[in-house]
Amino acid sequence: MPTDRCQCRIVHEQQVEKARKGALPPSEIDKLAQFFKAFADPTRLKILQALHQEEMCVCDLAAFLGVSESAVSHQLRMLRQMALVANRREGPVLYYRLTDAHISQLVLVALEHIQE
Amino acid sequence: MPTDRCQCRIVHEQQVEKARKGALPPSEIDKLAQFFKAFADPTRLKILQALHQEEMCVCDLAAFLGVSESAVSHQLRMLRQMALVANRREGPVLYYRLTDAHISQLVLVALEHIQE
DNA sequence: TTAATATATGAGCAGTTGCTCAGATATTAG
DNA sequence: CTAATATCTGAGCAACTGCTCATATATTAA
Repeated sequence: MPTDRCQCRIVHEQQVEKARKGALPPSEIDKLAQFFKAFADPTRLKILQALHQEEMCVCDLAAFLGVSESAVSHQLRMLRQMALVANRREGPVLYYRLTDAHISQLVLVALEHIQE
Repeated sequence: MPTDRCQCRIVHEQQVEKARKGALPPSEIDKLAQFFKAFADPTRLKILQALHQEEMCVCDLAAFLGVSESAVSHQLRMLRQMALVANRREGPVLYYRLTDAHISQLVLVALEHIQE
């Protein structure tokens, strides 16, 4: 048993119970955390913000971000797996876009918050 | 020079330029990423969601989450530093609350998204 | 077919993160 | 004062992350 585990006799049961009742199911929490993780990195955030304006190829994104194409590609894979971006092939070039325009709504809400 | 750096001659200058113009300043991007990071962990997400309903002490949060008080305290420190939560002392007990009720708006927007 | 381009991918590594443990601090009771 | 409770904090560690490098795949041109 951990030494720092709560030993108070009054663990306000009502409040804990209320929190339990209002809690989201664990699977939803994990999905949400995963979702937010996509926005929790400067590189990915820049990618998402750039794609909000216009579709771009890997090459252009790399130039825009000033990082290697490999790095961009790895991040795009993650964003693809989370279904936040999709691509379209034109010859050898893959153009990426946001799958959902209202993804950027989230960025806007957050932006409002930090600018207060 | 990295071996995987873009060697295409046509780095669509217009699109890159457009992305550059529309980009948020780096400091804003970093702040945003930092902000999203607070939501990108299941434990913190549960804390934020619980506090949205009602203020709680560290002890109760630990009981609710099923983790050590130390772990909760560490996370609360981070959330405090990001000004997402604040506390109120009542004797030896610290009650934590969200600093801004519309923090949970962000969670709701995200929730809508993942449930589509 | 071969060569060139554009992108993807796996391994590996340094930096970060979220926890535990041990101990420190703050408040209250006696 | 001492003891007990509630919380905080630093160190350390395993797991995770975001990158680089080397290589693989896909498409097109010759």
